[in-house]
Amino acid sequence: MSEKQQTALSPKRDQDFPEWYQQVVRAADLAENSEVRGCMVIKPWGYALWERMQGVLDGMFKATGHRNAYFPLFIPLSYLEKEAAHVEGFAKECAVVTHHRLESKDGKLVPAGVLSEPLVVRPTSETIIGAAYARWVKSWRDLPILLNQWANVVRWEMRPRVFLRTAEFLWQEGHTAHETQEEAEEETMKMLRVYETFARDYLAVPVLTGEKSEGERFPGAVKTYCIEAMVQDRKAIQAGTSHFLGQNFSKASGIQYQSREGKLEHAWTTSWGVSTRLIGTLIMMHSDDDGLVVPPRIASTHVVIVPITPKEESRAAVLEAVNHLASSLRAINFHGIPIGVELDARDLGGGIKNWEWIKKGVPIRIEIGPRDLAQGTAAMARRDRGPKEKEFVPVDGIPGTIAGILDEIQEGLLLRATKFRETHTRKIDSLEEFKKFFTPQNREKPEIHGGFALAHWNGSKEVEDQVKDELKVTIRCIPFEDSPEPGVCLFTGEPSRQRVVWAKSY
RNA sequence: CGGGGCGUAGCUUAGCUUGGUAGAGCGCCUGGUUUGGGACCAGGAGGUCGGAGGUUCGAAUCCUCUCGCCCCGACCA
Repeated sequence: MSEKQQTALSPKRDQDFPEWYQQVVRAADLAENSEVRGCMVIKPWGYALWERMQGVLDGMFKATGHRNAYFPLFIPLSYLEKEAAHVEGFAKECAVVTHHRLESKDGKLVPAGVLSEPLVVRPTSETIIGAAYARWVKSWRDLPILLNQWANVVRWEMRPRVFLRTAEFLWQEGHTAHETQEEAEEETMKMLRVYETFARDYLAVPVLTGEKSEGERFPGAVKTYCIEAMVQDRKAIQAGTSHFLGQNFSKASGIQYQSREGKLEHAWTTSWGVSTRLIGTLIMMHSDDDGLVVPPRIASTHVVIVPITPKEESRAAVLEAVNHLASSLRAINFHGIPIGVELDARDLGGGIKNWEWIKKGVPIRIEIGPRDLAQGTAAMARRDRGPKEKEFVPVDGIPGTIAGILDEIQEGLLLRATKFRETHTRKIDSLEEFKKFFTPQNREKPEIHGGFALAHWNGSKEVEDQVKDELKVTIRCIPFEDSPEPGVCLFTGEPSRQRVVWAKSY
């Protein structure tokens, strides 16, 4: 190669963000588009991220009193029809199973055996879980029901993008039923807080929390709350949602109980979920022009050790040293799990291996070679620093300092992400400025622009729709405010209770 | 589903306008020299040019149909 690349990836983030995103996914070997339209193959390195997310979230769900269960993948068509707004919201993106057999015809297999009632591949499970709850609930003593399901769902999206929007994706969906409205609302908020905490403390993703506007509400919900993040192209991404469903679904499904007073009442339900979209969020939040950056607390591999063995005579000694270091690191606990150590003894050049691990986003890379052996040192490099910055440290000291360094990287990522969001969040009080904020200089090939605009709004869906049409900007959330600042709507001049968050979004 | 673009080796692609039976770079394999930051030399494997049909002595190239992908809209976690 005549000229070394400055960065591992091309294009860089600021040149072509969507393409850069694809490149990160590919360079880190996270996933690939499958032969099935809109569906992805999640490869081991990507799935490891999901497994960690599952592990942590599952623990948090259990700690808040939830248990796991599993419901059918297929939902009878008639179930979906039960809740009017729900049908409306999902009808256009359903995969439908209409046959149950294949027959050979002219050497080709053709569907046969028409089902008496078509089955919808679940786009979400409110209706089928609601039907189960209706069977299970008789008395107020049967409540609350606090269940979660880890599953896949299918939504036949028009324009898929790996991890961000795929026809099939993995998620968890919590479904709870309660005796009172207050209790259900409390549950909705509690799980929103779980998501917020998880995003911040594990993914190093700072999120805004708030309520969705009517236009962005989950089909069939009374209220939808969300965690909303700003990724590096300054667009918003909904990273998780928690819905207060009121009695809409319990009425549709017939979840009724006899109350303490002996009266027949409908239960109050909630649902909440996060999906593999979190992986996409993570990628767009932290990765750089050299590839993925995995926050230590969500990493399964925290450290990669690369033995440098230029001479045959010192190879055995180097390998022994790296093995020893690996096992002493694996014995250390980092926020509840053993430190994950990858030992890369493949017969490849050190540079190639290093770049590979950089692209995969491993937080810490350690090299040990013959010279280190003599001096009792190791070369340590961090993923949150430049690819060539390495520090020689005493090998014996590594086990004692590693957790601290991982924590430091984690904090640094969160801090950087938070600052980025703050830099690109603005209070806007004139329509002119609002439009300018969301209009790229270059119409042909829009540069990264905009961000979060905090602006007043009269609360009407019409205004929101109009802004969406004109600028592709929507209300991401109506933030929770202790002391909301009243003002006048930017678009109509009408009174506004508080500022809301506007942005372009994924 | 509307508008635009594109399908050639694992990836990026040249060739197509003017038909003559496919070439490169990267990656991969083997051997050697290397190895403390994306190595070098030599050799090698890999393509029924998305698919079907047509025109022609002859099609990656021209025509028809079809499938798929990408971008822009509408829809969305």
